[in-house]
Amino acid sequence: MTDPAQFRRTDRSLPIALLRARETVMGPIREMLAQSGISEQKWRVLRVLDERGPTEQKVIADEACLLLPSLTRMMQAMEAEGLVSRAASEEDRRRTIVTITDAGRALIAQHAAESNAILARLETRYGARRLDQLFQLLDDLRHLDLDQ
Amino acid sequence: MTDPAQFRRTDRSLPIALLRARETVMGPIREMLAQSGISEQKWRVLRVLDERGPTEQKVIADEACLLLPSLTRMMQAMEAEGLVSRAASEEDRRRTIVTITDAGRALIAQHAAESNAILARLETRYGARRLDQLFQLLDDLRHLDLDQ
DNA sequence: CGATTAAACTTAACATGTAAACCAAAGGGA
DNA sequence: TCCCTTTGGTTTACATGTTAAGTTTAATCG
Repeated sequence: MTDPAQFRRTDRSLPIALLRARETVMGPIREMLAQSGISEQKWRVLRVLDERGPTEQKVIADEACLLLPSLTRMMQAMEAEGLVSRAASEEDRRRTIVTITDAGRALIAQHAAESNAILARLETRYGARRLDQLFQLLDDLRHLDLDQ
Repeated sequence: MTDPAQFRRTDRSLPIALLRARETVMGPIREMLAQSGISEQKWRVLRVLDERGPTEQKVIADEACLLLPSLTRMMQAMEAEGLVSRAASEEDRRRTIVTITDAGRALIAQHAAESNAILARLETRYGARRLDQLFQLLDDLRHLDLDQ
């Protein structure tokens, strides 16, 4: 076995801890969405579009934490499913503007109550104050640049 | 647009915040491992095996936060690459015991220094105390059950 | 002891993650 | 105006995530 002291505590732990925490939060959400045959990722995209209105794909990718190739595929699928519509931008012909449809909004409305119930349990059991702390710590971590 | 008030603050934010924080930490690690043509997931598996010695796949999956189908494929690839060896357990013929090879240990040793450098920057810039807080908060979150 | 259930994988099928190559439109500088 | 670079998207290829179904071996129950 390699000398255990050669690695720092955070090496293996932090990425795993983030994955596990994510699983706790998203597990119940995924179960809920599975009833509508929609993925966690598509749900994120719909939520972004609902909040922001018509949005170009680059911005959707940033907001929903997706890479453009993944988004491209999902957009094609979601357009076929009637959840969104797409059109080239007039000002900049490179950009594609995506808009949520009524069907997309209906899907969101359909799950709003249960989504809130799940997250209400989170706030109650975890505590609003600790949730604030966690958000702050995660946001600070995000803005680090560890490349050099 | 759907009434923004219909959703709680945490709904869209928390999963994204976890994804982004993960990206900050794993981005540099992924770049490093890409030089050896190894994925973040295989790195996690090697680290688990190096720490624990010969381990059954179920335990590896739990420790490395992977599902068994993913692990099965990776094990077949990693065995072919000569990073691990596998054998059926004597006591329980259902179990497969995986052992890291010298080549696997060599790969770990090869990246130990840079891995530590990246994570030393994390501890320095983020702060050991905040890192402790973050670990604690993530671990508490992990143990919630939001299903009911 | 036999039948049933559970556990540890494995396989298959499809969606998403990821990197690299490509394309067309926009910007910038000589 | 003509490069040249950048940007937003797409495509391709392969790895991994995820669910469901199947297989073999253990454990449990009657």
